[in-house]
Amino acid sequence: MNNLTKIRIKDVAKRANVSVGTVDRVLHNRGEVSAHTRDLVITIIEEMGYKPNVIASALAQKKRTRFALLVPMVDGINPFYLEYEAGIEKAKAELIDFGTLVDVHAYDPILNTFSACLERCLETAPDAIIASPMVLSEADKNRLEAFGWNKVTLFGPNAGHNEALQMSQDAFRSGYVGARLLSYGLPKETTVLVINIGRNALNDQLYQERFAGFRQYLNDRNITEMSIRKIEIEGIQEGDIKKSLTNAFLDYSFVRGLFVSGSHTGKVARFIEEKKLGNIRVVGYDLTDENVQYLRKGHIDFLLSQNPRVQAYRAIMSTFEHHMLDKAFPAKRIPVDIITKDNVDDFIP
Amino acid sequence: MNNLTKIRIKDVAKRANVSVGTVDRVLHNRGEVSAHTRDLVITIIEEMGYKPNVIASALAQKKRTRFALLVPMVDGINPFYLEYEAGIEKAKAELIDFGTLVDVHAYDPILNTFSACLERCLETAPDAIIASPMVLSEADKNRLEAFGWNKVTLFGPNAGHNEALQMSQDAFRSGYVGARLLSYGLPKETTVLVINIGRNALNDQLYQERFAGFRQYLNDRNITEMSIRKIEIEGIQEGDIKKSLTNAFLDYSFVRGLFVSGSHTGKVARFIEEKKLGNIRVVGYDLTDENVQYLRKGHIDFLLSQNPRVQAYRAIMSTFEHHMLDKAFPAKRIPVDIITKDNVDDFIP
DNA sequence: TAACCTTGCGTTATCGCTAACGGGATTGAT
DNA sequence: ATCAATCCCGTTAGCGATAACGCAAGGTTA
Repeated sequence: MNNLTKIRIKDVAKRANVSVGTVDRVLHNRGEVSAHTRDLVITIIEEMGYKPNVIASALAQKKRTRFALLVPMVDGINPFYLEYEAGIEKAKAELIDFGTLVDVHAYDPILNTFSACLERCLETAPDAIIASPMVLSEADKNRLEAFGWNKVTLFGPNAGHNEALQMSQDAFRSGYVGARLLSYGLPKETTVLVINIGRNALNDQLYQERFAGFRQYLNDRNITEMSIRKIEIEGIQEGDIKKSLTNAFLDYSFVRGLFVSGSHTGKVARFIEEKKLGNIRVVGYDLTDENVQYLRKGHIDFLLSQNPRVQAYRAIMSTFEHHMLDKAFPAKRIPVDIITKDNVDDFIP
Repeated sequence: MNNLTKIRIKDVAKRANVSVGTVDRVLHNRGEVSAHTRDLVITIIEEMGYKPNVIASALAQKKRTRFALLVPMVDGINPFYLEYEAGIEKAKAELIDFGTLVDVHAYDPILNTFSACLERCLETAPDAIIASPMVLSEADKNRLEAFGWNKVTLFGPNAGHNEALQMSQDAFRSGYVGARLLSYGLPKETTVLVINIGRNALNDQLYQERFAGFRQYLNDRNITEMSIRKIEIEGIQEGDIKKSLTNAFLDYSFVRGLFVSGSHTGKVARFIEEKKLGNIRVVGYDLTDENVQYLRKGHIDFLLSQNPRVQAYRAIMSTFEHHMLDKAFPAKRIPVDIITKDNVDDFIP
């Protein structure tokens, strides 16, 4: 049923009446082969359907390759990012035996030390850079350009530069999904409140795109009878949020749907719980502990997730496969996972 | 930042004043080692944090291992199963260089030739069996018992035997999610219709579990005001279905929510489209071409998916990692993916 | 023509681990 | 005491691919 043995480089060499060294030179364009034998070997490789043994290749590799990973890391402030860690460790463990090392460079997303971090990272002359930036300054872009966009992978919520390899979620589309979920559960002629917490330069673009998707859904459906109110809460402290929400609900007591465009959905849910505001649909983002807790309690209806663990893992592995195994970098983006109380267990580690 | 070199078996041997052969014997319990050196080597392995190089190990492996994969295969009848293929091919390609071969044994789920297939498969004396059965007869169970449950992985919608390794979706929970989605979008005091298409011994258990989950959700919420009607459609031909649905809607014209407990959701959606029945919520299963088409058109609101491609891939890879790399078999089940018109692109190949 | 370079290719040590092989030391049987 | 069996353990030839090394043939220069 199956052929028990794969074609080896030795088999190809024999058929072509050359040595394994020559075949290897052809395979890796290492030169020192005449055009004639080159063509001959290529023909035979295709004829025999030779596929390199990646295991043996990895073992024989003399040169280790090093990936530099730039990720935001903050303790406590935004638990979302800590989620990367498990995915990173998994990828590291799988790649170490392939001679590929992953150096983690952490930057502070609050103080926005990305640029400095990038500079330090570049000094180590990595073979590829895999980064989850908040924003890319022009200086950063120039540095990456000089490094070579083809050796740069961007991932995470704020990934975005067309010349680099990309692995991220479509923020616009996630907002679109959010609007569908919210409107699906609400009567017509209703008002929904979009809440943006922790607004600053770092995450503003992300929230804007999500909101744009949200609004687009309503436009596409000609839902003129459903109107949107929007509030921005600058701080992320419990007190700030409570105060802002209290004020908001004085004006918008009639609201039956909330769309929280960031990961602080749980804080809104807590407010709803404390104020005993019943019968309000809530759609938010990300599987933080707090969010999951309120999802379970029933104060959040849906969470949209981009599974950071999977995202980091895939970004690293896809980069590896692209650079080392000549595979195409996947065009697919990270799926918009829809999480409810019932299937949440399937998505947490 | 990172250690460039892993501890090798040679390093352990030197520290323990033994040869690599002895360390290898300890690592694989091949015996012929005195209790004393055994303990010594184990201690040093733990001290140094030695982790075998899986790449080198795979390359050196003399004995190829063979997995037998038993999957249902029908052309055209139930496109669901064809989905396995991509996942299977991906896993095969990744494992071939690890010296692990995957032989695919296809059985006919309609004629239920599983038992015969299993018997043929056992004659090839595989190292492990990975099967997606419809049902397991007692004879099948006895055969697998004799083969060794610890070498058996069951996956797919009808997986189920506690002693085997398991990779499947929780059917009950998916029904629960379905009920939540349906009730979320419907007013109270409404009637939902559960439609079961293609009922037979093969998929009956699956549908029952989904329905049980569906009903449980309503019970948990004390939704006495939402009532359930249920119809069973034996055939899966277009005509059968249309006739049954026409009859059903004579009785249940007031219904605003449909839960289709199997993969033939698209056929129901077509009926709705043709009869121009507006304002009906539809929740169903599986990303068949037909289903996706009607999801896109807006006649299906949600599809619950168990991503067969991923399921087959994971079943094979997890079995490999469990048997070959001594990793724990993942306890997590396949997530219940919630698919809408907007995020469906993220989930199709 | 001698001395040198270039081109094109074969040979081989190496990566870390596996497992077959063989041999020294100890024990038991006769 | 001799021989065989058993127990433990070291040695080593692979697995397939890589890349450094070396060398023959032909070409170039002085």
